[in-house]
Amino acid sequence: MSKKRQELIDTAIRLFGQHGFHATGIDWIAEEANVSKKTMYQHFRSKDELIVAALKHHDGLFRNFFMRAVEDSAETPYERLIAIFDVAHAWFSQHDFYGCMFINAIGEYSNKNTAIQQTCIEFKRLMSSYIEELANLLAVENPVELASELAILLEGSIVTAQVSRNPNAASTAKKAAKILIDNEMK
Amino acid sequence: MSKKRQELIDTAIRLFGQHGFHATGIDWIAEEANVSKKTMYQHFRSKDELIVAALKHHDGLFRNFFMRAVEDSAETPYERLIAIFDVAHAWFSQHDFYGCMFINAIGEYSNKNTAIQQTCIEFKRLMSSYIEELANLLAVENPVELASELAILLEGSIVTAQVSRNPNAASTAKKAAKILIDNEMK
DNA sequence: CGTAATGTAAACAGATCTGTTACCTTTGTC
DNA sequence: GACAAAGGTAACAGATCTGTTTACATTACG
Repeated sequence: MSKKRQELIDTAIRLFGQHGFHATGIDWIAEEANVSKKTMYQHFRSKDELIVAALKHHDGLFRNFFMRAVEDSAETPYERLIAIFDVAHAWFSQHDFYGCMFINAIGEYSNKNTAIQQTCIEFKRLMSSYIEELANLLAVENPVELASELAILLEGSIVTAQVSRNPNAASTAKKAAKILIDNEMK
Repeated sequence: MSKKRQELIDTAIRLFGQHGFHATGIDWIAEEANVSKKTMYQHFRSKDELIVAALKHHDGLFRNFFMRAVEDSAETPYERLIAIFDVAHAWFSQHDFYGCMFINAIGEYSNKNTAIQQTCIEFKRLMSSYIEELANLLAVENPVELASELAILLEGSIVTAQVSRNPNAASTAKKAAKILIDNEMK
């Protein structure tokens, strides 16, 4: 990938995350990325295309960070499912945490079946799949159900941490997750 | 409250919910509400003021709907805590469900300590308080903790239903809630 | 009926948005 | 050094945004 393109996407992710999508103008992104508008429109034909590119790039980066952190934190599937919420806590504690970019995007582009929306849905699907894979390795009756519950806990902790500006939503969700997993394994 | 003002707020809630805040223009709201822009600016000095008024009004309406529905669905605190997720299911099933307006607002106005943000935080605080009140009536050791967990489940189900366009996130959250409550009561 | 309040319609100001273009500078390569 | 490709600057077009103002119509009520 070209360096300019990379810089544009990185800047877009940062500004979209901080200020939202509609509130972040093209000119602003180009300026912060030290790229002229002309060059920018050679890489992305429209703002929507840039948004989709930024979301997809962030998707890759984020899931890589998240899964790697989970796998570095614990060995067994059981411990890893719980470690998800430790990783979430670390995420929420970052100074530039403004909630989940994909949730925020869905909030701004909720009405139409756009590529933006599809990208967000796909991200959530992939995250759920990851949790499901871990749950499948447990000796439980209904791993899919358990995974759905844990995914909901994760989403809830993200939003709660975002609204309350308190990363401890992850700790609360972790306790709940433990109970749900243990209950299913008993 | 004046009829014009009422019409403006109702329209604002509808359009902001469907299309987001930045994407919904003043002119559009005035037109849909059949109110001239001049009159509109006599009621609200700025768009932000209208947003806050709409959020506060929706806060009142929504919590009233929600709590009443919960109380109509069940008698005991135990049953009511679980009924929360039945009410959520009904909410998610509405044809005009576009997620939680306050979560969406936080996503668009995440950077500053505005009145908009304060209104959203206050809404979430009041919803949590309600859950906490119900949990306090249970014979459990740590009702506050349980309430936090249930609140996270509720938030998670809202976002999941919004993204997946599937109200069944509420059913999943309900199962998880039962387990958490029963586990705390055993 | 007459008056005052209230509302509408529509233009306007000024800013900002996305996207394009004309002109000039830089840069890499032979 | 010559030349072509690429990028920067800055203006522009056209739309849309918030907010104001002017001129006219409607309504309420003594």
